Amino acid sequence: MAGITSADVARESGVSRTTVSYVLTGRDGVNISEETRRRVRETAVRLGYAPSAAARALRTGRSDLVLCILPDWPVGPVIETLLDELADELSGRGLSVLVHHGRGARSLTDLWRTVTPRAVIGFAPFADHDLLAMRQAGIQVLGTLGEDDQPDPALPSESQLRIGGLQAGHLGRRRGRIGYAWPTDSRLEVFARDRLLGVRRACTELGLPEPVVRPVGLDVDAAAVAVRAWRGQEVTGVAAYNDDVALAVLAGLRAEGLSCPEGCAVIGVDDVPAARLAAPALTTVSQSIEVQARYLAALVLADLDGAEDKPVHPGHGLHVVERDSA
Amino acid sequence: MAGITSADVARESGVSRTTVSYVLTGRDGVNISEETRRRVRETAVRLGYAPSAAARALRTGRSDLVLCILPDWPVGPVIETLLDELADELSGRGLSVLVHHGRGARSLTDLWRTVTPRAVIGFAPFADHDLLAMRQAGIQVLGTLGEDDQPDPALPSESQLRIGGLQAGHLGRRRGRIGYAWPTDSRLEVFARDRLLGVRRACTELGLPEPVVRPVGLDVDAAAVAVRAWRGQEVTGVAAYNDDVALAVLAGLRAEGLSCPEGCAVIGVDDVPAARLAAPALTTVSQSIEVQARYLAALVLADLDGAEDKPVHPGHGLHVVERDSA
DNA sequence: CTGAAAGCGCTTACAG
DNA sequence: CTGAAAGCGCTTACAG
Repeated sequence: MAGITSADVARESGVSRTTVSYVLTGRDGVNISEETRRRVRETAVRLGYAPSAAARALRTGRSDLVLCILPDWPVGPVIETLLDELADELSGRGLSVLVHHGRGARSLTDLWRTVTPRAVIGFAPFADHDLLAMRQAGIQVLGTLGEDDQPDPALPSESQLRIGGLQAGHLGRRRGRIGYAWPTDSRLEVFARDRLLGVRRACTELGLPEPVVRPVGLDVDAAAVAVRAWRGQEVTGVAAYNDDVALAVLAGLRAEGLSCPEGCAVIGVDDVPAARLAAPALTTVSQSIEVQARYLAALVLADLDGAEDKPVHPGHGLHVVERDSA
Repeated sequence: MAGITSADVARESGVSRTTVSYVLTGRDGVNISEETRRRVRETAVRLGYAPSAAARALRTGRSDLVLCILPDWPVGPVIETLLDELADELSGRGLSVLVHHGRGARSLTDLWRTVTPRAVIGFAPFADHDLLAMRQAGIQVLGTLGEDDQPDPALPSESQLRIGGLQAGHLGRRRGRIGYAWPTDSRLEVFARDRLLGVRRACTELGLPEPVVRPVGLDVDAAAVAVRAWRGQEVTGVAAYNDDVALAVLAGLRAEGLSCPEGCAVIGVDDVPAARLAAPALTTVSQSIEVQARYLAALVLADLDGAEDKPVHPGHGLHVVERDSA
């Protein structure tokens, strides 16, 4: 045990634990001489005192942790960047971001009870009872799915729809039939469904035929199979679930000797680093992450400060990054 | 507050809190009738009781959390997979993995004091005082840099050297001059240094000339500049810091109209999903993540069980994945 | 301006 | 076989 407690600091600086606590937690209401404050702080530093957060959490029922719950699926560089930015924004206010990779049998309930976080940010929808329990425990619960803190999971997500819509809109300028490259990882289905729905709706609006959906695994052979199928149905442009899938489609196109974008255009989602380096450079839908991160941080901090007004939602921040593939 | 405490469970099932604790923490020494155990457990479930880990941590000085400290740099899909696997392995034993993205001003000391984890796994070296303090607090501290729990940061890492060695060895079969594609993100320098050193040593051993080092940013133009320089010095193969950089080199090659591997071979590190989809498919050094994850999990669990013998290190698990680019 | 005391919810010797 | 009690380290009314 490091074993330095507030009692040690108190004894060493000749004051009571009360005073130590007041000085160190920075309570303004109490009048403590500047001299005493200085001495206490100096002693704390000298002894290497760090308050036991377990005790503090037990006492106050709250910690300085923000818990991010990642879903079961591979998150990729976009979410990773978002987490980094978020940690950056919040650390300035003494909050630490902790990330839980959603896999593993342990229940969410166990986890948040263990961590007693100040806020929980979900990257996939929570079960109703978890949501309720956390709210009851005074934990701020946020979602990252866009418009609402915790949208109805049965309803399609507005941002996901819009992603699909942007893809189809961009491809639709060529007026041909659109293909959809569906991810083979079943954990992505919930998002793929909404994105595809967005594509569908845009096709209808634009007077284009129904999109041709094909599963595309992340290897050349699987992609080549899909490409052959699309070719047979005169598809002129493919919207891919994300950039990884789009890269596979590009590889499939090459394997089948089809040019891109002339033979078949391709558009992805995410703008991962590899996108601009692909052959041809991948056109994609990007989700300005910094804005989203700042918004999330602002939500957490607003609650922390007991602010009246919530920060204004910055919008989806979605836009097409036009390169060579579409 | 959810507010269900062990006292509630005790009252509701007509026993003392002691008994509740014994039953729920599964102490074998004490004789409690099967009937009582059953009733306590059933009541706990019915009330939705989850023990306050803050209290438990305060009392025992220990939690069921394993804290992973990521470094300041972008970790990428390999580490992400490692974390997922690790969480999987450990969750079976009631341990939760929490990841801290190393950015942010908050000190590591604050963090581990807050979380009181059972073990801390560092993905970059710890400062000496942090290491000492954690060990003193009875926290198991592990590194992921390979051979040693916490190797001397001044010494080159054995695995990093070996990565470079494998790259050079593979490229060296063509007997030409080797180029090294150095990452522009300065946070990666500590690893890049050791990998390059591995390349250097292998070149010397193989009787090849000194490698030609060039920084390569993650865009076509930056890569093209490097490619022109290499071409001027008759480089026949390039070892890239990782797959992302290798993808950039590939793009630079295309931009300069050089064929690959004929004009110039390229080898990366990591085997990210995009590697097999590149044009040409990227040859790379892979680090068999599952093995590494299982080993880490085994280390944590061995300590948990107070096992005498440490699990056997599985070796670096490094190997060249040969595709078309080298 | 400062201190004595209660209590957060648990675990665990200890006493029946 | 089970319970009363102490104590982990903190914060915070409350009393001087």
